[in-house]
Amino acid sequence: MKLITRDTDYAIRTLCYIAKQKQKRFSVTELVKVLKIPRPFLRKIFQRLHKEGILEACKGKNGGFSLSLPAEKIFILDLMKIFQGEFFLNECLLKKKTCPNIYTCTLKKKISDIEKYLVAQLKPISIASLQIGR
Amino acid sequence: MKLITRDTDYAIRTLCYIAKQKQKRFSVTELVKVLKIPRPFLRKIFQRLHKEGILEACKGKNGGFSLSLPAEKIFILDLMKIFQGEFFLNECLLKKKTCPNIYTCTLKKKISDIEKYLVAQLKPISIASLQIGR
DNA sequence: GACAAATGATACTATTATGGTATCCTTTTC
DNA sequence: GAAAAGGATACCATAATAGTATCATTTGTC
Repeated sequence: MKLITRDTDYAIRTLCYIAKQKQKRFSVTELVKVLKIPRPFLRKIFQRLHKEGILEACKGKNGGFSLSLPAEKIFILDLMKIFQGEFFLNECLLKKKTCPNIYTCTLKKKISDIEKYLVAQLKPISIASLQIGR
Repeated sequence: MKLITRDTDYAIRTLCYIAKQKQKRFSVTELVKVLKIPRPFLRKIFQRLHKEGILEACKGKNGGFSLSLPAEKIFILDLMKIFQGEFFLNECLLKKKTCPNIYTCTLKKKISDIEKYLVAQLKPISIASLQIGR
């Protein structure tokens, strides 16, 4: 089971890289060389991050992307939300109104608790916080 | 993200049901009627549970399945292992020896910790423990 | 012994999510 | 006006998930 999918992972890595540099604006072409990510895929990811207000975009020659927010305010939970949807471990109640799963509702409760813990753990992690220790 | 897939879920539900009854042996046909699970799918699931030593099987007329173990000793983590493989949240190190993901190793560490917590939480949950409170 | 009702083995199929590619258009700078 | 950027959008490949289908074998009952 993957907690973090490839697109989220690429996003995190790339944003971390940008945050670390002095240079502000980067073209996808530049980033792809350094980070070994398939170019069309990173383009797609960046277009999404732009739409979601995480990145600022400049079109035209010498254009590129820069962070819209300080690295302290970009949280990986937000990135996960963007690429993976709202985070939850439990699918039970979303599908049917009456859960046929009486026997395992104890379990569902447990899973909810785990989910809350997990979100609480992930919540404070920002792009900036991942820089520490390098 | 699903912590528990459909087959694991069906297995849990069915084993809980069996554990609750006085009757010991159940045919798939019987169970399917009560639990509204697609018959061929439950058959597949039960064949697997038999192979894995969770269920005892009797062929022939009036045959069926019964628990090989007391409900206290059937743990959902084992069922998850059977249908979903070994539990982990992190895929990083499994693929390549040198992780290109220097920036996010802090994150990988966090995820490992979460994984440990999660396993610790799930570990004590048995089929018997899910009966409580009914 | 024949038949029915059960599991055993195994192969196939459908749907969805993931991880990408490809193409054409528009904008900007030189 | 050409080159180099992003914008929009549609397409494709693979794998996982969720099931179906079929034939063979076993066993109890008449």
